[in-house]
Amino acid sequence: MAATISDVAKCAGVGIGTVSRVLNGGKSVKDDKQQAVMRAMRELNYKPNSMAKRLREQKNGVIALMVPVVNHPFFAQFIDCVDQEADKFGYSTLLVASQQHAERENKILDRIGRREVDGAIFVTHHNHASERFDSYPIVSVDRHLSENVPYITSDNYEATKRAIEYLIERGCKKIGYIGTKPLVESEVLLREKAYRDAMREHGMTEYIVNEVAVHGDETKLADKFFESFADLDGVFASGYSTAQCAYKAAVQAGKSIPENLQMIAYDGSFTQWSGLSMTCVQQPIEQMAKSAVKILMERINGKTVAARTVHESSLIIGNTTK
Amino acid sequence: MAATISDVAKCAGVGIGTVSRVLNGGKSVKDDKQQAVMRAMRELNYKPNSMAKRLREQKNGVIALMVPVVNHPFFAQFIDCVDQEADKFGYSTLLVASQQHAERENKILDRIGRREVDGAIFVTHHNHASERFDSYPIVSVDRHLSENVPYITSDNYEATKRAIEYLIERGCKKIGYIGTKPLVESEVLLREKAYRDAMREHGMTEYIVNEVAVHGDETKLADKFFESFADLDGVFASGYSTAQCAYKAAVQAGKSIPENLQMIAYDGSFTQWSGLSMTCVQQPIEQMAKSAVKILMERINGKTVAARTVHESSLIIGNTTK
DNA sequence: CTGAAAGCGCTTACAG
DNA sequence: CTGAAAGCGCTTACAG
Repeated sequence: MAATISDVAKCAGVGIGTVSRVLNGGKSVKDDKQQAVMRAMRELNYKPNSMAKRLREQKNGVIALMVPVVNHPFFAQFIDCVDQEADKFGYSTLLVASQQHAERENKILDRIGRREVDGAIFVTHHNHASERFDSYPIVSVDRHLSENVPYITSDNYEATKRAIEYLIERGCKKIGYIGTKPLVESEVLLREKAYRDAMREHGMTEYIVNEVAVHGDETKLADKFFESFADLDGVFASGYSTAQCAYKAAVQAGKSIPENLQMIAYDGSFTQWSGLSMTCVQQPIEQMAKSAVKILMERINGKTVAARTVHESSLIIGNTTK
Repeated sequence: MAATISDVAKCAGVGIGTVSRVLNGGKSVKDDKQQAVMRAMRELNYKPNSMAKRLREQKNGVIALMVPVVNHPFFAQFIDCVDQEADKFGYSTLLVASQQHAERENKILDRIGRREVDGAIFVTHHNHASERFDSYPIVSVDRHLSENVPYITSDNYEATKRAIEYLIERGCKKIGYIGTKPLVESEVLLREKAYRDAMREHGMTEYIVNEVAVHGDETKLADKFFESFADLDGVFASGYSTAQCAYKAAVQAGKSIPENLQMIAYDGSFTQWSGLSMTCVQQPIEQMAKSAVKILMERINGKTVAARTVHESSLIIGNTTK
């Protein structure tokens, strides 16, 4: 049986209040009592029970982080950053990988309701009734979930625009766009818009394959893309697996990159795990994670926060452009 | 202010015991009271407070999962599997990415001591005083941490042996071994031993570069490897980043793979994220995760468990062997 | 079947 | 400075 605070009090010959005071420091406790308590704690190998502390203080010191999946370059990196950042605030991270199941996403709302966690960061590709979020401290990534849920995102529109402009600078005349449409309204949709705008501004024709994502279908999409538009000299690929499939499909279709075909991928987080060194838009993952945690902390502490926070992506030049 | 169980009891005109009974089901409650309670719960939008429940039941329903880092193909996949498996047992996963810092690893032992989590799965590359583990429900991966800590691993020795034999079958006469030595005693060391044994058994010479891992140094190691042993026709690379660096270095050194040089990598989990399709030993990540969770659950429930559990790896044939 | 009470292990006013 | 007491919100014997 683990020692409790009253065991310590008894052993040290003081009241439990005094033990609590030395435990939490700062409070004034006479030196001799202090010593006695410390000795007793050591002797009994006392560890404060955080279940009791939490109930008393109505606070867990835990946030939930919900992602669709861990085994994905963007999310994996995001998780690392969030965990490190939360730790700085004295919070732990409860991980929930929904594996794209809406039920698992809903369960986490219950968890907040039951006070298992103090707040949550949501990265979701599902729709949820927005009222469900309203009473809880939640921060979202790339998605506007409800009026009351602040969100963090990157400059999808501007970054895509810059990437397309870069392709044009490098001599591309016929640029295609391949992507998988998110199932839900999301900032990611701005990427296609930026492409369209760029094409219009330069008087260039649009070549788009952008369909609703069914995980694993990217290969087929990519094949279709290069069949439909055989003579492209530039490609913008939105998203990591799309980019990878597009790259393979292009090579297989006999294109030589970057000589005949230049390619830029949005989300370069995967290049570190792969052998490829693609020219890509790199999302500011660490900054997004830091903002998400910081803003969540503010929400937990009842402050009002910015509804939308945008961080700037950067264009990394690899060897898939001239 | 959130409604509590006594608010519900009052509103429904019953005792709190009765509310608790309908809450937890199974118990016999007369139908009219049942209805009244349910109505009251809905009316007050009641959510049971899990802090109180946990304190009362002395159980969190949370396990900690400690890994060196999330953003790594093996760990990312392992995390996904553990999380899903824990969920089946009604447990949540508290993630702790130590980022290789011993202090963060120690903090988690404190957490268990303070009863923040009910148990933990440890994937660590640090040494810890083994007594520290003895009082807690802990399961380790690939490491023997203490007499009282069961561990899960894969058949490092046999799988490496099979891989080397395969290289020999495919005609390799001069096979090298490149790896990064773990900082601590670990099952991973068996890979080098298997290589050495295979070489001896076949009367072949050993060509080994296996140094202590400093993250990021793999590139230098790989260059050194191919400088020292220029005319190898087979390579066994232990570990994901080693394999990747070795592959790049080989290509850069003008080798054509698999024509002049065949290569097998231990830990094929990264091939999905990379464009490469390497011949590799694939660790049974999902099974390891399942066993880890299952055994941890048994330990939490006070059962005695096997000290060592081994799962079998498989050799995946890619295009880096003939 | 059901209500009143005890107790999980803390923290924090409240007296002294 | 310090001890005794109340209370955080539950669950579970215990009577009835």
